[in-house]
Amino acid sequence: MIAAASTPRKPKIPCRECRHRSGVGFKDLLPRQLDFMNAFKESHEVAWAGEIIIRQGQPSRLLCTLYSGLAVKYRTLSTGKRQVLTVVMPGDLIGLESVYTDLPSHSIEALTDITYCVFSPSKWKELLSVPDLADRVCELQVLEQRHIEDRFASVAACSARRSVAHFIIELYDRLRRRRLARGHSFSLPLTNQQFADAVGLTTVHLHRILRGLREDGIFTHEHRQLVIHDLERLRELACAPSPLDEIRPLI
Amino acid sequence: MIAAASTPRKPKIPCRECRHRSGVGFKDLLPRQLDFMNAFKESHEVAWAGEIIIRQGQPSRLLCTLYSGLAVKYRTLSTGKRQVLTVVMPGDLIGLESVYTDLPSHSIEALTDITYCVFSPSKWKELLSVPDLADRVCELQVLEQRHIEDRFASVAACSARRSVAHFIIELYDRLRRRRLARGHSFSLPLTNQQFADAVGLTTVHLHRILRGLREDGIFTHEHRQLVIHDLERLRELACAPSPLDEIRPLI
DNA sequence: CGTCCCCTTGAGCAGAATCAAGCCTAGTGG
DNA sequence: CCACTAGGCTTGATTCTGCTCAAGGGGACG
Repeated sequence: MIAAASTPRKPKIPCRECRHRSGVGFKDLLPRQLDFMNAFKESHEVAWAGEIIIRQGQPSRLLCTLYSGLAVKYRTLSTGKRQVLTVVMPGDLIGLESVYTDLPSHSIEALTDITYCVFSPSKWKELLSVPDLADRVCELQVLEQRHIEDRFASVAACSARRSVAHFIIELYDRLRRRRLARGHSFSLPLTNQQFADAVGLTTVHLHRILRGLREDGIFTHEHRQLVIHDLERLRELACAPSPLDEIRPLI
Repeated sequence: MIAAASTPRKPKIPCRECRHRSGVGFKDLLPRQLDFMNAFKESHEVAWAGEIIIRQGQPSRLLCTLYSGLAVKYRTLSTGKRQVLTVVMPGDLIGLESVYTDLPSHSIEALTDITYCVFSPSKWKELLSVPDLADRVCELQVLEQRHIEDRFASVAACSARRSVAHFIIELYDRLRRRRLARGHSFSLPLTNQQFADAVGLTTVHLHRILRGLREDGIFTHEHRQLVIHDLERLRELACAPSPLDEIRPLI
């Protein structure tokens, strides 16, 4: 991981770099929609692992789609505790809030080096006037909403072991759909602290839960790699049914 | 409360009954938008307290806006546990999921007798093509999203006492904005079981938390009425800052 | 080589769940 | 009109899950 402090020069990436991807789990766009999307795009940016691209409570106009890498979306409570709301993956829309409010309710921090496709918030209303594009946005938000409801239910109503299992299977399913998992393993560059903040546990207790799951041969998490050893038991442990999360629309 | 079993005849309510409300915390619609909304409307329905208008996992095409009364939106996990996701209030959109998927991921149960304004899911795409209406939908979803993220963070990262406080203050703020609170009290027709399912506790423990809050003179919940005795301390206890939840758009 | 950060482990404690029983109220039927 | 019943509220006793505190270990970086 490159420390943000060292700040190597960031490469200028031409905007056409950011293509709409076919065959990686996203709905295709019609030519007309693609044209508009390209006009709507402003630039393609890079952030290094550890950088915070949106800060909770600090004015931001950033509206973008993550193109590569992983990030976390989290909230800091007035008690000082953090809650990771979700792990942001390529294709996820970031900062839609900024179209409607000035102060973001959460922060976004890059987990790995990331690239993202920046849009103009002021053109958002134009985008919504393109046939079918508004519909895609709406569908995206419905899926997003269901996703966080899933997480909420799992953390609030299940044991620590179960909600950890749910968190992992949910990451696995989302990554696999984007062709970002190799077999039954994937890269998960979370510290134990971030992991714990995602499932509402302390690092100490999380560590014990993870050890238990490792000893039971369900999965292991070492060197930022997560390897699932017994997918069936993992799925059974996670209270949610296998999510048939459809092909996502991409903005 | 009238038992659903006795099934008194439901009154036929003319569709014009359902007007868009000014001055009760909703954004006004332009005449053109109002015209479309009226065309989009199909009927105005009634459900008695206890009725379930959407069942998780059972095909539903219901898309509506709650007009009067209260409902709960909840999910049943495969372990048998329930998680109340939110309390649905007048002006909230229900069943947008049905436009994009066949099987609802949650159930909606009426807490009181309710009336709701039914829309045609098949006309949804037309609605999104009306200038500004798509924008309103989008804003509504952004607010909705932030709301559940709030609840998630509060339940996952705070003590039981704190998340109960958060739940109450959040209900209070939302109801007050809709002019549904009288001074510092409001009607909250939840059983202890439903209340517990909302904050992820057992009824036994919730009861002890509520007793503590009552003895500390913060609020009381009796006869389906919630009375806040010390708003300042309640707000301070709930970890979230006073939510400056804007005026909501209404669909 | 030292420092810092994160992971790991143990011991003890507290918050929340479970189990079990009594009570109160509203609705039901004789 | 009153006894009966069921569901939900209240409470106590006990168990266990998860938190706090504290200390040791290991790797990356300066």
